Amino acid sequence: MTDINKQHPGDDEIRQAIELLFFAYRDFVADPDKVLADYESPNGSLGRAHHRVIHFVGRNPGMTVAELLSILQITKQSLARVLRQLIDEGFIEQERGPEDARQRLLYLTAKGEAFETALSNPQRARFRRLFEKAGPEASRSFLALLFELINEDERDRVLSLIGRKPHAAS
Amino acid sequence: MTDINKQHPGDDEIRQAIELLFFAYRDFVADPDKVLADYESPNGSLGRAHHRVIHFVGRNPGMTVAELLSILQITKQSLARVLRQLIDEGFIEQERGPEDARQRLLYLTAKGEAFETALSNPQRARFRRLFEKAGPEASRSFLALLFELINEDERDRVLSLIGRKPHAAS
DNA sequence: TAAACTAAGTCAACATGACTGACATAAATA
DNA sequence: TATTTATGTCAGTCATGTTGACTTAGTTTA
Repeated sequence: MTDINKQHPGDDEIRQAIELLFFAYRDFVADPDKVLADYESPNGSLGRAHHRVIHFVGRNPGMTVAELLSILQITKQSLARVLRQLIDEGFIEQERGPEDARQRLLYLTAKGEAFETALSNPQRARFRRLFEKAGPEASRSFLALLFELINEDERDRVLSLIGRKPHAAS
Repeated sequence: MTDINKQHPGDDEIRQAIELLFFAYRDFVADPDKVLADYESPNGSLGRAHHRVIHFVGRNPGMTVAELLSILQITKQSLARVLRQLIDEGFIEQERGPEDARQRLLYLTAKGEAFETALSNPQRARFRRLFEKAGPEASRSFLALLFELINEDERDRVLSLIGRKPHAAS
């Protein structure tokens, strides 16, 4: 396909992988950044931090604040400002935990869902093009390797978050 | 909510890809972050920005400031602070351009090389383990797909960056 | 050669999103 | 009842990005 995959995996591939991951991630997050920059909110603008919160709350409706913190791996003080903005502007709503009333279960509002869609559309389109071009086998292999790139002690938690095992036999 | 109905074939993989890329990148950059946090410098601490500069100067010895800016896609004012620190602490040295004396060609010092190695060691180890486990075919496929993830109009430039051995004037 | 352009550096002000530490409140639990 | 837990908040700091204006030195061009 390109001349980056001519050689066998070695030090050169490893170096290329490090750089390709940097560039791929840079372009991957630049897409929603544009959407965020276009949105003008009354209480200040929205950034990547808001996107991440909207994404994970959308994927895990009813999740607690503590769960969100452990996914994002940031402090609660960092999350607080972002979450407050999203609640104040009606993207996210909180509900008292039915079993444990200390908990605040997080949900996207309809407005939040719509914004999530707008944010993830370009990212979905990017992967859709990629997977169509690469074919199912290479695509599944890609997911499996991305998964193996994650810290070993985090993989179980990630698995339960994203759903079915990415390297499952088909 | 995770493994109920797929809307279209591939949508589930696309969503997983988005989340896996987030987690993989998060853990991937956390490795050098620890090394950076351990280093105590006199003129303030070092962060990811310093790592990126050290990485690309190490990969492209003799590159100009303008070239570095176009790779990092940040403003020169942002780069200035980071670069000044790295020069003041002896990680990077500048040389007058032999053809164009306005240019400042950037090189890692021995100290800079050593630090680059320390920073990239955990990342290299992560990919080495990955590629050994996945095998050559899946590894090459992984690199090719990472490459395809990059913006189309950036690929030529990235290719010339990651593919070339020494830095050559274009 | 003088004027214009270019590469790099600098000063100032500001925004975002992280951080630490301390403390408050309400609810669950030992 | 006493303690622990889940969440929220106040205050300050740091790292890293931004814009805009300006300087200096060296190259190019009219």
